[in-house]
Amino acid sequence: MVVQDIETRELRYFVAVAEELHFGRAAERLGIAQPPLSRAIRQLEHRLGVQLLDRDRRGVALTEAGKALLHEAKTALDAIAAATRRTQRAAAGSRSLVLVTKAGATHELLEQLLAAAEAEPDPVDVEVLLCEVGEQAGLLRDGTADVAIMHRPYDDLAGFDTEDVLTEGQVAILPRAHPLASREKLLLEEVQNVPDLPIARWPRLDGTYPEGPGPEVRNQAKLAQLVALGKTLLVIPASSRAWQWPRHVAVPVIDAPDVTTVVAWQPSSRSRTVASFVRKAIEVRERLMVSDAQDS
Amino acid sequence: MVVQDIETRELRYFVAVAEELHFGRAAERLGIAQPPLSRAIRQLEHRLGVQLLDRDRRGVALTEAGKALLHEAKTALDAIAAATRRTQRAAAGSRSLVLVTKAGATHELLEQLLAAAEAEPDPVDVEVLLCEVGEQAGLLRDGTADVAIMHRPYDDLAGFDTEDVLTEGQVAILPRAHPLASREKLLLEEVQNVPDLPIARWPRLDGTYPEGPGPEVRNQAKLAQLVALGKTLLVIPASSRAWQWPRHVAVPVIDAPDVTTVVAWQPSSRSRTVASFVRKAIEVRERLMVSDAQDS
DNA sequence: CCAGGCTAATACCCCTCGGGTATCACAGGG
DNA sequence: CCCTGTGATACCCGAGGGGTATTAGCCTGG
Repeated sequence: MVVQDIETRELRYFVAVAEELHFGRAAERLGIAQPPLSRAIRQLEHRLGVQLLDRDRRGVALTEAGKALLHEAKTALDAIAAATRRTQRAAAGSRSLVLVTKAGATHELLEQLLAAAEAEPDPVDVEVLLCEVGEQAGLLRDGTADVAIMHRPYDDLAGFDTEDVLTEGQVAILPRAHPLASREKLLLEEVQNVPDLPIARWPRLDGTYPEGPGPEVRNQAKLAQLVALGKTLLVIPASSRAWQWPRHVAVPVIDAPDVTTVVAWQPSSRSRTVASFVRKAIEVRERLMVSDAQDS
Repeated sequence: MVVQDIETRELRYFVAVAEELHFGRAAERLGIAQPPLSRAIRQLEHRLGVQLLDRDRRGVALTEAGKALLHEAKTALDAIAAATRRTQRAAAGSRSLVLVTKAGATHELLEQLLAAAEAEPDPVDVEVLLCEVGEQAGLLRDGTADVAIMHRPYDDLAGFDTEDVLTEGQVAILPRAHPLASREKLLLEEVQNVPDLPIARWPRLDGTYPEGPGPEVRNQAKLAQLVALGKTLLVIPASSRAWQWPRHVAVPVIDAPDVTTVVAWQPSSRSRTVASFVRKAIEVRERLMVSDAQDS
């Protein structure tokens, strides 16, 4: 069977249908009419020799193969988007770099990295892109960003090359007046079930929220507000104290897993600019380790 | 600028031209005529707003942006090929797995892995694919294979998830009658410049060979023949002795870098089959480590 | 139990655009 | 100076992608 390549148009169409599970809505989202979409998907199925959708007269469901394709198609489309972005960037010839990080996190470290990049004899122009939690991977994959600052073990680093920059313990952020605020140190267990300060719930990859008493949050700004209002409790890497609020206290949570801040990039990247930025990041790490040693 | 996605057809066309650096030959390779190809590339350049090729009246050269796109396009096309392959595999519903490894390498280890996979209550049907050195990464990326057995530091593991299975020293393979064959151990330096047994040269990624006195080899079979004829000298992981020949001797090269055999897979893989195979591989590693400890 | 409203599939038409042939424009080399 | 080999143009054709109108099932509600 000579399977000629799938066209990206077909992948876009399939992704739309697979995500909407509804031909009409998918067609609307794609800006085309429903019948051509139905036809395109049928053709795709026929070409692959695989049934992708179970069409119940009332709606549509993905088969196992369909689930597989949905996943593969997304990464393929990301790769294509990355191709255009990187090509255009290369054409601009810029010694410039897009760095993506979570809004609000890693303030001091970021400053140091940027300063180091500035200090180069041939300075790299670093554009900083702030995004919601969990979006970094996608932006890196689709070429919007060249490097990301991410956190192990929280972020999904699969498929990226990474370089550790900083490992640190975590602290709980509490209202100054809270009973736990006077403690020297805390345990995870103590922090997890504070009745009046339930831990906030972040959305999963599919957008739904886990069960629990805590408020639902989607970004750091909302979270910061909730913390400031004394509505929730927060366990974050020690260095993120940078966005602390005067009315709150940071108490080390000694058995919380260490968080490692890493710079991540696409392994397929051949950009010299990325390479030199990573080298700078390693220098910053060395510097941090030295000053750590002096502290203790 | 609303840049609609590039179609895979355009990527294929561009890759052909970029690799051939000649519109006529590229068109022939694609099975189309030259004029439509010229037009397609022009459209692509226009759409991206980027000049990809420098057309000299006598031939074609890649611009910087063109080089970038060539690289990106290849990975994107691999991703698309992977999408169809994995979808079809998923549709077949098979608890089967394609494992790719270099012909001739890792004989014993592979046997153990396969035996372990067989021994499962719900056995995984592992299809073994043997390929030339350096091809594994591509086959893994384009979805032909699900897992690969590769060797650090020799193979390019960028972009894959890996699990170490076995670390070992390297030995030199010598004709029994050779002066060095009687030695207890050797140093890299001694091995590197043996006038009558120059080390074989492998092709680089672009297909050219490095300079040197040794014979050019492209695959293990050819190499095996050369070794058997006493034409070249070989430094390989100790366990690869499995393909030793009676007339040859293996002498440890004590300062050669350790070689680690790893199983590698696409981090985007969500296949339960791959996951369970990797788990099996880890079990095999444990077993090997125990028997190592008993040996010493 | 039937009507009405969803859904995806079919039928059919249009016209864009991908591909083919013929030819041109131009640089180098004999 | 002409010939050769290169990519670009001009022009035509037809497949196929997209639109509208309609149909065919299935579920729900009265």
